[in-house]
Amino acid sequence: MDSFNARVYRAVAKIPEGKVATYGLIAGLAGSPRASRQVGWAMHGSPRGLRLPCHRVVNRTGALAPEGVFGGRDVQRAMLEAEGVTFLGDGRIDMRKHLWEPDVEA
DNA sequence: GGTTTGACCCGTT
DNA sequence: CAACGGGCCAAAC
Repeated sequence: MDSFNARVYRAVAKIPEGKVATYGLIAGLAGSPRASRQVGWAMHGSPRGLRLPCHRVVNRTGALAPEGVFGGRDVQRAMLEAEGVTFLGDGRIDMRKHLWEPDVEA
C-alpha cells in the first residue's frame, strides 16, 4: 500500500488519545501539506475494518466535520471529550492544548 | 487518459 | 465579523 491515502491512515492511527490533528497536518505527514482535502476524502473511503480515530482529525479552525459524517457533530464531540479533549464554548476544539505535535514520530 | 469531485486552507470582498 | 472565491493535490468515474 504505497497510496497516499494509505499513509494518511497510518498517520491518523498515530494520533494519541486526548489530542487532535488537522487535515493539513496529516497531509504533511503523508507527504503533501497541501493535500488536506485528500485526507478527508481518504477517510471517507477508508476501510470499515480499520478503527481510524477520524474523530480526532479536524480542520484548521478546530471545527468538527459536517453532520452526516460521524452521525452528528455532537457524537464526534462526545468521543473527543471522552478521550480528554476539551472544547470551547463555540463547539470548537481547544487546539491550543490538544493540537498533536508529531516531533519524533516513529 | 481527461474530467469531476472532495470530511480543506488562505486571502479577499 | 461573515460570506465568497480561488488554489492545491490526489483518487474515483
